[in-house]
Amino acid sequence: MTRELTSKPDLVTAICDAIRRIPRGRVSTYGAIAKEAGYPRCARHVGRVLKQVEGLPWQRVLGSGGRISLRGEMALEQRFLLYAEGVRFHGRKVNMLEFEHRFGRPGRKLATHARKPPLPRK
DNA sequence: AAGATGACGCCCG
DNA sequence: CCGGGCGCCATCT
Repeated sequence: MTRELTSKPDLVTAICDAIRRIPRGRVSTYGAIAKEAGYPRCARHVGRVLKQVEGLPWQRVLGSGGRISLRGEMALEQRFLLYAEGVRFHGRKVNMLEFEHRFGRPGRKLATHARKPPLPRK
C-alpha cells in the first residue's frame, strides 16, 4: 500500500532516523540532517520527508543559520513549540552555537569505558 | 519527455 | 541584514 514517499525508502528512513535523534531542547538543520543521513546534497528532501511523515519532531529542524523556513502560521507554531522546549530565538534566528545538536557525539554517558586515567596529584 | 516546484544552501552585491 | 541568482534532486504537471 501507498508506495509514495520517494522511491528511496532508505533515504527516507535514514532522514527520519536522524531527525528523531535530535534531543528535546535542541535543533538541527535540513543540510546537517541530510548529511548525517548520508545524502549530503539532499537538504530539500529533508523538508519533503518532514511534510509527509507524521510523528517527527519537525519543530527541531531549521534552515541554515538557525532560521525558520516555514511560512505563515506554521512558522509561528514552530517558534512556539521550540520556545516551549527552551530553545530561544535571537531575533529571527536561533543561536546555533548554543542549540544545534551535534550528531555523532556520544549522546551523553555513552562513553565506552572511562574518562581517562587519573593522572595522579599535581 | 521537458519544465516547474519545493519546509534548502551558498555566494554576491 | 536583505534580496537575487544559481545549483541540487526527486516529484509532479
